[in-house]
Amino acid sequence: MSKALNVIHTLPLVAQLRSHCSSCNLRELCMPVEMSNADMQRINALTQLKRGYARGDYLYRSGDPFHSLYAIRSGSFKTQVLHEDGREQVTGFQMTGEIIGMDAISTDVHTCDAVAMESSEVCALPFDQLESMSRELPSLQRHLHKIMSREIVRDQGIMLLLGSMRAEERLAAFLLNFSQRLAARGFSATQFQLRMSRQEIGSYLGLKLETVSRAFSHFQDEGLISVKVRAIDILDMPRLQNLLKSSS
Amino acid sequence: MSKALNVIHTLPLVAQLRSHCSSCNLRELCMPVEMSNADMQRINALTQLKRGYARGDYLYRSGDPFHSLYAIRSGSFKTQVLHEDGREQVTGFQMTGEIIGMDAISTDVHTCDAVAMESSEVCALPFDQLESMSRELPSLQRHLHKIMSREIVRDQGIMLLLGSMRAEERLAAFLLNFSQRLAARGFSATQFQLRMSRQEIGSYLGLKLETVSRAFSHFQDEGLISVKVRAIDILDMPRLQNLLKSSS
DNA sequence: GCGCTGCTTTGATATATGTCAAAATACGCG
DNA sequence: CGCGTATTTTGACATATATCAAAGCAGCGC
Repeated sequence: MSKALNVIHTLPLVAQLRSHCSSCNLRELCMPVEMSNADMQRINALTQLKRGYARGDYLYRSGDPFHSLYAIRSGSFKTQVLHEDGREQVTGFQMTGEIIGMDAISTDVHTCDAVAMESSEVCALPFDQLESMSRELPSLQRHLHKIMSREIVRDQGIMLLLGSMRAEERLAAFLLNFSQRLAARGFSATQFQLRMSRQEIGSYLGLKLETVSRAFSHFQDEGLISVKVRAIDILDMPRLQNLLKSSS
Repeated sequence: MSKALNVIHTLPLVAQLRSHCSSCNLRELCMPVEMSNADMQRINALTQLKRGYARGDYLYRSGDPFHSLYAIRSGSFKTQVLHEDGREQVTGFQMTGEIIGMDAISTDVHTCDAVAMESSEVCALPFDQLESMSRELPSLQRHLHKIMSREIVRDQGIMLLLGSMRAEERLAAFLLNFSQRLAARGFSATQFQLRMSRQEIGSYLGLKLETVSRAFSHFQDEGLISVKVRAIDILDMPRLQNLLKSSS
């Protein structure tokens, strides 16, 4: 029961994700496989509302009324909470197959912003329909609950990171989590392109951008990774993982 | 839309809580009021499983199999995540009327420990029964979703706190949140007894116990609060709130 | 292809918080 | 009630990270 590793292993929101999501189809995206085709079709009817976003576009903003959850079909988003004084706290980076918007269920108002980090597509899942269908389809109901619970576990992992890890441990956790989620989608676990700035990574990890940059440089000096600005190559995965396990 | 204040305002897990919870009755505890008595009785049937815990007892541990959510009937608990190296991260302090255990839904295994902070009673709510009943009672279903979402929003608030607040801002947020939740339960918002050690507060806030102690002392020197070890008296609520709003 | 503009890196220095240690205080148990 | 143990407070000092500043790069539009 490695708890530090939990930061990594619990983050993928949609574990059952198939590697390719070529159609706007919830079976592909995030739904349980053990479901009849008839039921599946009903669920797919939900997914008609497909929308595209360009880099920097808001999917929703804090204060917006709540109607739908969103399944990310392609691309990626960040979610952030804004202070009144302008400081931002990034609460997550979401990628294809993940579901966002669950914060808004509690008050029927979104409590954070979701911003596209590149050209992206989502399926809007009207929540009242999701609720009424999940009354009839226990496996959908169960899945919905699991997705919400997974978000709670993910958040616990981030609290652990923010509350008790040092800068380089945080960055290692971030990189390993990113790597693992890419691998789950069929991409390389060792070579990838970050879509977020040092500043955004810093906000997510509770660090200043200079600290993030220095930690990247240090990892490179140590031969753990190769960094060319946003192009990352993980050279020594085991040693990177060790940074987390045996934290001083 | 004050975001720093969100840390305070969104934390009470069960906003509809009535001030006194004298019987093991979910209507009192956390359920929506607009429900027929017949339905209410069915829900109450769930709540037969009442159990008592002494200070230090575990309600569940990380790794335990999942059966039930728990409604806290009296007393209070902390939830914590343990690192393999022995460090602990407290993820929350829960009081009467709050529901815990939702982390376990995602994998059917608990991912944190819940420990009683004083003599406490809980009602176990078997989750499969909760699910099947919420298929028949839309208002129960809606309520369950709201409770899970509220936990997600609470966690976002803690991320904000851990990621971008300084030590005294964190302690102010903690005290104000505690005060508000006590007030919602009919207790004094200004005078109360903390049930947790400096070390536990520190773990929750991502600080060392000495830092917590110094922040308490400093607040006292400033005339914001009076501190007699665990007995707190908030003397200047507005100025304490200001610490949060106008963070440097 | 050149120049802007914004992002990233790196250095020098400041500061908040952590660490270590000891004394003071509170608390539980016999 | 008093002793022993755990918690809290406080001090002196160490250090990780933030801050401020400048230079180097990268990407984009013209």
